[in-house]
Amino acid sequence: MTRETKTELLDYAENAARARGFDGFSYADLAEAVGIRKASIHYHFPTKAGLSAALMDRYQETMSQMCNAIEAQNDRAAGRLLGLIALYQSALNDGQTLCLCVSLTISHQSLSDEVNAKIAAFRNGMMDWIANVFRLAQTDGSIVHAADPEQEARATLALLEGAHLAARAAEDVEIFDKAVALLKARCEDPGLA
Amino acid sequence: MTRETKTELLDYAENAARARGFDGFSYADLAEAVGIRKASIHYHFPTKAGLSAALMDRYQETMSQMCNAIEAQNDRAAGRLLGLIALYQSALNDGQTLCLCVSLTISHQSLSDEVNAKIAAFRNGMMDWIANVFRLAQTDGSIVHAADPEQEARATLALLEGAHLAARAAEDVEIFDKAVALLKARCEDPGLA
DNA sequence: GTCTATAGAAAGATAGAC
DNA sequence: GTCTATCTTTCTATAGAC
Repeated sequence: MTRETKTELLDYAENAARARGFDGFSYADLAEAVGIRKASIHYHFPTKAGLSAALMDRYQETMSQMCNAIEAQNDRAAGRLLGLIALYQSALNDGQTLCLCVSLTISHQSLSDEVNAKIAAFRNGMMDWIANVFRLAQTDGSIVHAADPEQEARATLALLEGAHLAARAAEDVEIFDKAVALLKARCEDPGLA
Repeated sequence: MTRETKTELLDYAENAARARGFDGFSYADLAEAVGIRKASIHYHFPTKAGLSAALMDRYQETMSQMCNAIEAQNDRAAGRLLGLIALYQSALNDGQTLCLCVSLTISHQSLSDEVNAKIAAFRNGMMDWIANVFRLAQTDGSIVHAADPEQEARATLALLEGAHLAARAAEDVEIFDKAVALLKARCEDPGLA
């Protein structure tokens, strides 16, 4: 049952970090949510810094799997980009939670170098993935006005994270949809045109 | 001299909030930075919630004036958009500080309704301003592929804030420049073409 | 306006029993 | 693995002297 407690702790901690920031939740909050005493949490995660590292590791892996699934389900660049946009939209949880990476970036100065490196690696991984989508677009022509893949990737990731912030501030997913509307419009996938 | 102490407090608090988040600095930090005892800060700002409101008020006004100056110095839409991009770039302070609005959004759940309203108002004001730029672009043709002004405005603001995050995470302004490169490229202002 | 002194709560963390 | 008990530090905030 240890595994399960640890997973519950990670689940709650991730949600809390994404909803309120890394300084916005405490071991006391976790303890109450999971139903054990706060001292017991230190058995699973001796320090909060260690917890943040575990959080990023799991988040990185989950998102990576999601991206793989999107690739497997979509042959064309437009479909893949739309899939990524949908993934970020669902990560908003109705405007209540940000991408973990966005949330932790605010606490950059108080996080360990190790965790900051994980955050940087996450963004780099996402950028590589998006850049590949735009490389494919240059071949299949499914995204209009597709420019330099690396520049498109950096702009796309920034747009997605910025749209997250705007939607979180308004507690309204629709704000996200509006912010990414033009990007989605480029994915109309003329296909047989 | 009261005014000056109060201003010093606001200056340090703004920088701290933008660098480390609203939960990332304390009255003790401010006291040390400004050179008074932390109890004295409560004379100027009885509560930290009140301080956050004052911070947003001043930030809103400053940014508003900056935007007015950009308008006054640029007749064409492309010039105004480039001016705004430059404003956000300089707000990064070499990758050390975010837009206050971005930083506070993370603490959304623990902020007062009043402050959250100010944050929302700030974003709405920026969006209106950007939408006007794109409306002008429809007339003067200085921004290429200019689509619906409101959609462009929402996307532009999200891109700028997202680019801030990426640059902050890397502590490198150049990351900001790369993320907004495609947007800037749309402002080449063919002018007499 | 700024100080000393202090309250009261909450934070992350540890020791040792079970 | 989880508990009770406790430590130490830090936090926002207040009272009252100067």
